[in-house]
Amino acid sequence: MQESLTMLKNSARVDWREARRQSARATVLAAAWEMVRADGLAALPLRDLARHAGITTPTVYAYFDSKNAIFDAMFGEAAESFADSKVELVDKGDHYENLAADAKNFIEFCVSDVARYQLLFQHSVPGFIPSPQSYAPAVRALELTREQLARYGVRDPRQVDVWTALLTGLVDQQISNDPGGDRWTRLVDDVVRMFLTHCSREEDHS
Amino acid sequence: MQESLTMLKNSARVDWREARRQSARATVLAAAWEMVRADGLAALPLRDLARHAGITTPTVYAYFDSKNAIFDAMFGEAAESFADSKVELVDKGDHYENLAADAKNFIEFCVSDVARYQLLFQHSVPGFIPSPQSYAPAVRALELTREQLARYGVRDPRQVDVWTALLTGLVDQQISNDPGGDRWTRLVDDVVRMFLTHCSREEDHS
DNA sequence: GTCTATAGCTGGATAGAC
DNA sequence: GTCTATCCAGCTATAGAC
Repeated sequence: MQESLTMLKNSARVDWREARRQSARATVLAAAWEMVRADGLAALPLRDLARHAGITTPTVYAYFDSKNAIFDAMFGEAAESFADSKVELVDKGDHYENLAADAKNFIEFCVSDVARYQLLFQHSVPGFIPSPQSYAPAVRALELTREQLARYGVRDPRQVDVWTALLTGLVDQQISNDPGGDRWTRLVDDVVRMFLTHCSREEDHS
Repeated sequence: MQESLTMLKNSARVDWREARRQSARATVLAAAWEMVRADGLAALPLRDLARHAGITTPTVYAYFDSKNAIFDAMFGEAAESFADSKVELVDKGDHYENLAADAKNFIEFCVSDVARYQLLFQHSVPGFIPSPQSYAPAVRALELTREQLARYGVRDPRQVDVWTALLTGLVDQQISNDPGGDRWTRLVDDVVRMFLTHCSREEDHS
């Protein structure tokens, strides 16, 4: 009896501390996202990050083992966001509408946060490799995409790859050559029509 | 008479020295390309570069004003190579063949040297902006591409943008998700057919 | 022009007091 | 857990002898 009460109190205190800890980690990560959004993924010195988060450099190490651990946590958050952006989509009735909505959703996800896109999809932090835990939601989201495409009539793995190439192509050109504009993203309806026509012709041939 | 002879000898000596200088610069640049091809654009410390080129760090500064000047010269070389890769193409008779050849040529140019691709098209060296002189051949090459597409029947600027998005999409997916493989590059014929069909339908509608 | 030596800076990470 | 102070490694760039 006494023992179980002690355990309860201990676990409650542990939970409370753990919550504080998670909250502090989240504060640091929020500051990190602000900085990379403003100045790019490369511009994230721990000193500046700590100052932005209202703490000092050693304190950062109370919450993260290393700088790579920070990138890993950011990758995890980005992957979670990506997965979340997928499940929100609702069936609109026909394949074109569904695919167009999916495409616009993906493009918006990417161009609205270039740093996040580069971290998640372009492996552009030198020497950083995401841990399996952080990578898992990204895999889940890609699997969701595959399933959605299948529901929308796209089942050939080659066509799935064409689809991802189409979308990332629009995104990359937009980001690289017209940042902040819509020169490429506005082509999405054209491109979706092009893709669907192509897929239906391929099906006829098989 | 004496004077003009002196001038001749002086200018000859100047030319000779200038040739030596250009040769030395080329040696450094060749070493730089080797290093970035092996370890990425970020991995180019001047110490290692100098050692690779068989000289010491201060000597590098005898040929280049700064590290950015080295990147600028590399950008210029990459842009020249890109322009050269364009003019080699010959007319094969029909639009599909010509476009497919153009596409394969571009894709091969990109995936055969990822570092060059990233430097030239992805602006991925933090803080580096190419000088107008280095940028000029890149502009020329893009203009060549536009003209070639026009000859092959693609004149709508929107379709030109779709074309560049298609190709960079294949390249980016290939580089990011299957480096060294051909999972996306092998889709090029499919994609060219898709694009051409789409363009001809758009024309019918106008 | 080429070297040795080093300045000057910035970065990640740690020691140790509190 | 949080700080002050500091270490140490790496980088670009320069000074000055030869």
